Amino acid sequence: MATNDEKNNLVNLAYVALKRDITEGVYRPGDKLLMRGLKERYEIGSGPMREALSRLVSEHLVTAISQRGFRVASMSIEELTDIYFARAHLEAMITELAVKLGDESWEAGVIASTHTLSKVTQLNSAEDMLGLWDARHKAFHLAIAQGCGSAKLLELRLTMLDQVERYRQLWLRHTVFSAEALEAKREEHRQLVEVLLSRDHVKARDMMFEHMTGPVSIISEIIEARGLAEHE
Amino acid sequence: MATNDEKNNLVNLAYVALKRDITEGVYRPGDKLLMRGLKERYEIGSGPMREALSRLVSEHLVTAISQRGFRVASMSIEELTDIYFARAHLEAMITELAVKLGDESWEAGVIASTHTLSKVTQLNSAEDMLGLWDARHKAFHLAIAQGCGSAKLLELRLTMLDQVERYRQLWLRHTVFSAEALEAKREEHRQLVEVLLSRDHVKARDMMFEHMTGPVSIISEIIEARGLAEHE
DNA sequence: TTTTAACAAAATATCTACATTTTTGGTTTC
DNA sequence: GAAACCAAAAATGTAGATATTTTGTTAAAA
Repeated sequence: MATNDEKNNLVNLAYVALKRDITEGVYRPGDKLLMRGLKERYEIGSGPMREALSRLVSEHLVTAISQRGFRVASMSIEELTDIYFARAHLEAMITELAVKLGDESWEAGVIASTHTLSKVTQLNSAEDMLGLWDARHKAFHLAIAQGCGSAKLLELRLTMLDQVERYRQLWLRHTVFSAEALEAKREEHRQLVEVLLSRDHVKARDMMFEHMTGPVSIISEIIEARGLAEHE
Repeated sequence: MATNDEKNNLVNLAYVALKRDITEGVYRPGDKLLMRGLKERYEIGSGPMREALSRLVSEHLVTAISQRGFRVASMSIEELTDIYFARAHLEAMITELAVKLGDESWEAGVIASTHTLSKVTQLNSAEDMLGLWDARHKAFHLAIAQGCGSAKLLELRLTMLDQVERYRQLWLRHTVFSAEALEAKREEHRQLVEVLLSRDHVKARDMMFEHMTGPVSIISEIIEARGLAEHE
C-alpha cells in the first residue's frame, strides 16, 4: 500500500487542485466555472466535480446559483476589510486565551517556531523563499494559537484563514520581496513573543489585533491598482 | 412561478430534509448513513445525495471516510464542552463589539425582539410553544449580535450555532417545559438587556459569556442519562 | 477447542455515460 | 424598440458499470 493515508478519491484530488488553482489565480474572481472545462482539466465526471465545487462553496471560495452553475467568488475591498476585521478579533481573542492558559510546552512551541521562522534566508529561487517563509509564518501563528486549548476555536481560525487566503497572498509577495517590510515583520514578531511570554494578556490581545489588521491598507492598494475587485 | 425564490433543486431539498432528520434524532449520532436507504427516503440518485451529504460534512454534522461512506457525527461530552466554550467566547466578543458599535436601530431591534420573546405563552400544543419560543429566542440573540456590524462575524456565529444545534435541542426541551427554568431565563435576558443598553461593554461581555455556558451542565447530564455519547 | 488465515460472496461506495431540464443568446415578428 | 420564439449551451439528474470494503465460511495452525 502506497502513501495514501486517508482520502484519495477523485473528488479530493479535484478539490485540492481547483482550490490551488483559485488561490493561485488560474481562475480569477468572478470567472464562470464551466463544467465542460473543469471536467477536462481535472479529468473527472460531472458528479464528483460538482461535489468538489460544493465543498469550495461551503468555504466561500466559489459561489453557486441553482441552475446557473458556479463562479469563482468575487473579491472586494468591503470583503477584505470585513474579513480582516473579523479575523483580527478572533485571533486576538484566541491569543488572549493562549496567554492565559498556555503551559510550558506552549511556550516551547512558540519559541521554537519563532526561531525556525527567523532562519529563513535567501534560497535558490525567490519563489522557494516565498513558500518557505509563508509556511513557517503560518506555523508560528499556529503555535501561538494552539495555547488556547480549544479545538473548535482553532477550527474557526482555520476557516477564516482559508477565506482570507486569496487576499493574504497579495500581501505575502509584497512583504517577503521587500527586505524592509520583512525586517519590520520580524521586529513585530519579536515584540509579540516578548509580550506573550510576559503573560500580559491584555497587551498581547491588543498587539495581535494590530498585527492582524496591518496588511489591510497594503492589500487594498494592490487590489485597486490591479482592478481585482468586483469586475462586472 | 411559485414561491421558489432561490435554490430549489433536489440537492437542496435532500440537504434540508436530512439536516432536519439528524438534528431531530431520526438518525442518531454514529449511525451509518447507507446510500441505499437515503436514496429511497429522499427519492434522489446517489450523485445529488452525495452532494447533500458533502455539505453536512462541512458543517460537521456528518463525517465521511473515503470508500467507507458517511455516518452521523458522534456526540460527546468533550465536544459539548469545547463547542460551548468556543461559542461562548465568540458570542461574548460579538456582544462586546455590539455594545461598543451598535446604533439606535440596533437598540430598537433588541428591545423589540425582547418584547416579542416575552409574549410567548402556552399555545395549542406544547410542541408549537417549543418551536415558537426557540425561534424568538434565536431572533433575540441575533438582534443583539447584529450590532457588531461584521457580516463575517455573524457568519462565524451561524457556523457555531449549526454545530451546536443537536446539543442545544436537548437543553431546549428541558428549559421550555419547565416554568421555573423558563422564568430564570426570562430574568437573565432582562438583566442582559439592561446591561446592553447601559453600554457597559465589559459587563455585557462577561454576562453573555455566563449566559452561554449555563446550559452545559444540564446538557451534560441529559447526554449521560440517555447514553447518547460515543456509543461504541 | 480456539485462534488465525485465506478466500469468496455480498454489500456498499464511487464513478462514468448519457438523458432530461433549464438557461442563454440570437433572430424574428409585431 | 420590445416581446416572442427557437436553437445551442449548460446544468442537473438517473441508471448502471466498476472498484472497494465488509462479512461469512472454511481450513490450517496453535
